[in-house]
Amino acid sequence: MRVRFAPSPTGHLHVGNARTALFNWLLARGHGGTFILRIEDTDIERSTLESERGILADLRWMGLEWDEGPDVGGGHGPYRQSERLELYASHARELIEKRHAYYCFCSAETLEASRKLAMAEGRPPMYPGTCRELDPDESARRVAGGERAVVRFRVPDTGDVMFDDVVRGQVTFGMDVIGDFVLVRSDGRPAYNFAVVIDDALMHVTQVIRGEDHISNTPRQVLLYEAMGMEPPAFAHLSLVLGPDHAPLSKRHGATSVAEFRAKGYLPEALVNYLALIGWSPVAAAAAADLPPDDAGSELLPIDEMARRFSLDRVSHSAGVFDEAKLAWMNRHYMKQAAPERLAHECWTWLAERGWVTERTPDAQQFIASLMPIAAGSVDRLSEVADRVEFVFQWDAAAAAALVAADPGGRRVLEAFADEAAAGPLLDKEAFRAVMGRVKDRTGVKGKALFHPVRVALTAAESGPELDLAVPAIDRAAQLAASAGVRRVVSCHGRATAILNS
RNA sequence: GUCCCCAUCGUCCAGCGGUCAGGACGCGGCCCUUUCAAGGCCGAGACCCGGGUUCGAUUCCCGGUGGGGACGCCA
Repeated sequence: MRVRFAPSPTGHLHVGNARTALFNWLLARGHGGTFILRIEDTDIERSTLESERGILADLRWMGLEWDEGPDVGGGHGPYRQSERLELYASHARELIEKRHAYYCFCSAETLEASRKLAMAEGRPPMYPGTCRELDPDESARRVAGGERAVVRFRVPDTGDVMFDDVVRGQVTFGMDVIGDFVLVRSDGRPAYNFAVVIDDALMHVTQVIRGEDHISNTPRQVLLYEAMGMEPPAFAHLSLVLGPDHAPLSKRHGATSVAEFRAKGYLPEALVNYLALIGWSPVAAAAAADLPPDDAGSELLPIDEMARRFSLDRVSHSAGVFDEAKLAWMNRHYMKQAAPERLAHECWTWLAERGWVTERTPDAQQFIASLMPIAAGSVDRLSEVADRVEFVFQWDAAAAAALVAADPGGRRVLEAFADEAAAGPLLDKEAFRAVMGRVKDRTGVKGKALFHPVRVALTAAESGPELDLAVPAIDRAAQLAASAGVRRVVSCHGRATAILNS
């Protein structure tokens, strides 16, 4: 089995394309096949080497290594279409000789006009066939004389083209809706439909897995295979990835590229796992494979396990909406799984942005890693870790106290806390818990509103005389906490959160 | 306009003639909790419409509607 992912380097790797790459990779890895990366850079106006590098980097970040490709080589290269021009030219010559293709001298303006007319008359806007019956020798002379021409494929006049789509079943197109399409542009570069066929054939690709937007190109390609006397590969068309409004996912929906999701702080395994779930169900695949039910029930799967379970006939027919909330949930899961050292590494840039860390010394890395358990698993993304650990680096006790002082509920909690705490020593966790329980009962306040004021008071206790407390309740609670010995256990970088916990 | 594809909770998937239509995310509630989260439990929430076929359709067929894609010297 040989599959390929063939992006054109005209921008960032879109998550929809990343999903296509992933499905190809999963199929290859699950079946001991070969995964090929081919760069479709025949559009010289838009292709850039920078995009190519970005796409390669994004694929590697996702963990999708390829066996053959522009940078790693392979036995069926080159792997950039711009380096295969001679191959296309020779096949084009052959098709012209066999009368499967012909030169067309029509101008872009003429063609545009006929397209418009066809639309207006309710006909499929396709090539009218103007140059179809030109004398081949005459055409050859005109081309030799320097006249600009494209090479068009001669589509049969009647009949149907059909192919068995692995995910959709049999698809049929009537010849009458397929116009004679361009194989070679007037500047000699191959057009998409021609280049893919030559490449897939020469690279011995056995299954072509690509986006649904290519489904109507497929009959043209099948025709080309037939004309060249070659066996077409199996085709599988994946439905598209949509935005929340059911329009194809685009910039106006927010992040769309792998690079953007990476920059937002998503872990690669989360993105990969999530993407696989749009249009594919590991649960059912597992059932089919007779796996233990509890194991089979989870959507959370490492990439290798997905590869093991992946199969094309379980791929959904309908388009899927990209749901960032679910991605975030998965990311949380993988952040909890990740080693603190790795998280520290991944979060570094965000912490550095705030000036909290500079050099990656072993000590600094170890310290940051020690902070990770506080944050990981309670935030959606790596970029949010900084906010989570902010108190370690900057905690304004006075500002916090002022905020609590302004809140009637907070003051009630502190009054109650001061009363209750005065009843006995507050030296251990159990005693503290008991006091907090009574405060909760007395005030009816719970959750964050209950603990935050107390936390502030404890911080005040730690801060000592340099914090001037204008609010009696806070002051009293703080003094009480200090005298009760709480201060002793208010330690570590955890100023507040880890109180009594350390 | 023409052709092609698609259609189960808000979203992603299960279902492949008889199910109390299942799970996950999200949402609501409760519990737990020394913040926020996380976690646990509970709950609300769907078969696009109309015809067939059948003893019986979410499931099969046809039509409609809706959504998407394609009709380039872009891929």
